[in-house]
Amino acid sequence: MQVSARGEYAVRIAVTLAQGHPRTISASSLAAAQALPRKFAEVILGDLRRAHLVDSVRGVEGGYRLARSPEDVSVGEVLRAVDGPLAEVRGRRPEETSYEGAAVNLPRLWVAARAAVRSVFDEVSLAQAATGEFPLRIDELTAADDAWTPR
Amino acid sequence: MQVSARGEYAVRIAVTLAQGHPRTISASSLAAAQALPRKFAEVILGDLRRAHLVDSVRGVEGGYRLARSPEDVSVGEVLRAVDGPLAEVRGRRPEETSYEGAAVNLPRLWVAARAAVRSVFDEVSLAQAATGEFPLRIDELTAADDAWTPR
DNA sequence: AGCATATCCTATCGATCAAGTAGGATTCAA
DNA sequence: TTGAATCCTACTTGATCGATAGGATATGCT
Repeated sequence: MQVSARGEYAVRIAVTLAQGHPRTISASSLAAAQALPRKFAEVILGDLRRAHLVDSVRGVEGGYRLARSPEDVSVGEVLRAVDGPLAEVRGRRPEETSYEGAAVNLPRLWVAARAAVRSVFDEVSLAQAATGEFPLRIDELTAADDAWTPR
Repeated sequence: MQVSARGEYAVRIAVTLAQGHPRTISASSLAAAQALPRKFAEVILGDLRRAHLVDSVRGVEGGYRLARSPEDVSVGEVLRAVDGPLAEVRGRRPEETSYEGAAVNLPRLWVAARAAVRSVFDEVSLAQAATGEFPLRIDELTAADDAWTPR
């Protein structure tokens, strides 16, 4: 589950927009607030706009705002807008995989993995991510002591 | 959660080894059984050997076999051996991330996502993947009707 | 009208990595 | 000694990632 720089930046931007909602915020302000390269932030905001996750206003006093209310936009949507699908196996969707021999059962495993990822990113809204009041499921996942240790 | 070609190939190879355990199988046979490029399969088997997941035997009648019994090797170990850590955010481990402002809570989200991925790949053994008798948790994840539909 | 401040569009760039190939050296059993 | 196998080093090719450059276009204010 690699989250790219684009993905990370996009979520940080989106969460900042959520916190300021419904004010519009300029790309420069967003970039400054999260310490990101301004031009790169513009590119990412373009992606979010084309995915209809944010609206933009041009000109002086212009900027970006969430197209929907922060409780209504999931982190998963933001990630999909800038990187593609949440889960892929060798560039294919999990349910499109198919194997012979000992590997025949792997598609079920890939689908399960995707479902697990969705159960986090699609169940957390930008509002929750901004306030830190996550769903119970998330608290349970992070509660296990080894959740915070690398493997 | 992008599984690379290396990752996919590695799991297919590992599952094939699991099915034949404890016989040793040559790289050519493995490649043929799963329709993979032979040379590339060799590279991957080298990774698995260096991670002590498989043992190798040189010479005629040589080949590869699992270093431990198939019930004792998880899919997660195989994936880590060929791609790196199961979850990374902009090239960093989830618990190493840190943000200012509206994004302060994101590390918990990344850790939760990693925990979710682990709960699939680290809880499924090669034996289970080969037989298709997955843990209950996996069946539950794949049971939801929308688990098999793209988003 | 003119200016400052924005978004927005197109193009480019360097570095890195992924996937796969090539060729041969080495090992081992029969 | 021969054949089949692992193993090692190197290379190629293409794509992608992260980022930057420069300017065209829109908007509000004075």
